[in-house]
Formats: sequence, structure tokens, C-alpha cells
Amino acid sequence: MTTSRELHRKWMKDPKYAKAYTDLAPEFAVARAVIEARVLAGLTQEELAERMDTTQSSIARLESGRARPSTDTLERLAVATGTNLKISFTSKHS
Amino acid sequence: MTTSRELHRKWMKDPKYAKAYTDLAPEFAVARAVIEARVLAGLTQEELAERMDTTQSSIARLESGRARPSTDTLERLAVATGTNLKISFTSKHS
DNA sequence: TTTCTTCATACCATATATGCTATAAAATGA
DNA sequence: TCATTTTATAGCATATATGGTATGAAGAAA
Repeated sequence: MTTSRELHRKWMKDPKYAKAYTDLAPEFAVARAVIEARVLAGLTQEELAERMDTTQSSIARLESGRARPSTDTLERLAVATGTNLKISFTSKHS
Repeated sequence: MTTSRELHRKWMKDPKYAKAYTDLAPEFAVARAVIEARVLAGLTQEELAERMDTTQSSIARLESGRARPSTDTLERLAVATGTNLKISFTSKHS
């Protein structure tokens, strides 16, 4: 069986994936989550864009960290990747 | 007088109703997280608004479910309530 | 080299989120 | 009841996110 962890290890060999996953600053956590959701779904930016009824450039913008996406966009991305969007405010001390 | 809003508030005390409600309306799950973060921080809408450098009416709009807030707004709310914002796309099958 | 694929980026028009003001409703306490 | 605080909502101006288009870079494979 292939777990997401194994897939992650495999994809970490991809320089772009590895850079996206490890080098991005904390404030780009959303961008990282977007990249991970798309890659785990096995989609290219163009394919994801089609499912979200938008364009490849918009997806690239999301993944670059230059965007502050709305929850509407995030929810559409969740539908397109077959995932559930989770948003929470967690305590810093527990 | 019994309004639908009052009925909703009453029924939201039922966990099953609450879950079904938020599952069908993702934007209200965000609204609920916002309300929870503010109340746990012990803040009024006005006090939270001041910390976020915005207005009470904007907070009310966030909590009403009528908004699709940007991640910028959510980040500022996390800072104002002393929490960490977590956004993730979780698998539906695990 | 060329071709193809994928991703990144710039620019602009438009849709939407946000801030602001005012007001009203609702809750809270006396 | 009354007074006060807190929250909800409407209208509007503006800031920002998004869609669309075009273009270019990097890599893979021939």
C-alpha cells in the first residue's frame, strides 16, 4: 500500500517539490497546503485550474505565496482535489 | 415570536444538527471557528475589531457566515486572538 | 538543436472582500 | 420597566482577489 508519507518521500526527490515543501517561510503555509493538495491529487496546475473553472496562472499565483486567497477559492480547491477544507484557530500553548 | 433564527440557535445545541448544518454550509464552519476564537479569547466584537484594526460591523459580518474571508483577514484574526491559523486539505477517506 | 510539457510571471479588467457610517435589534443588568 | 452593552444589518466607497491573456523559463525527450 502506498501512503501519503511514502509519496511525500518520493516526491521530495523532485527539487521543485522539495523546495516548495521545506524552504517556504511559515507565512506561506497556505501555498504549501495548496501544492500538497494538488500533487496528492495527481493533478497539474492546468488540470486543477479546469476543475476549479479558472486558469493555470491563477493556480500558479496561489502556489507562489503571492496571493491571500479567499475561503471561496480554498473551498473550490478542496472540491477539485477531493478533500475537505479545514480552517481552525489553535491554541499556541497546548 | 419564534423566528427561524431562534429555532436555528436552539437546534444548533444538538450536535447532530450542528454537524449536518456545518457540513452543508462550509462558510458557516469558518464563521463558527471565528466566533469560537473570539469568545475563547474573552473579547467582544468591538475589542477584536480594534485589535484587527477594523470595525465591529466587519467582525459581525465574519461571524454571520455572509463573508468569504481572505486568508489575510484570518491571519490577522489569529494574531488578535493569540492563536495559530491552520488551513489544511484533509483526505475524505482516512 | 527542436518540440513538448509544466510552471512562473506580468498586465489589465472586473468581481468580490473589506472598511466605514449609521442604525436597529438583541442581550444584559438594574 | 429602563439603561447600557453587545451584536446584527444596510448602503456605499475603496482595496484586493480573481479571471483572462500573453509570454517566458526550465526541464525532458527526441
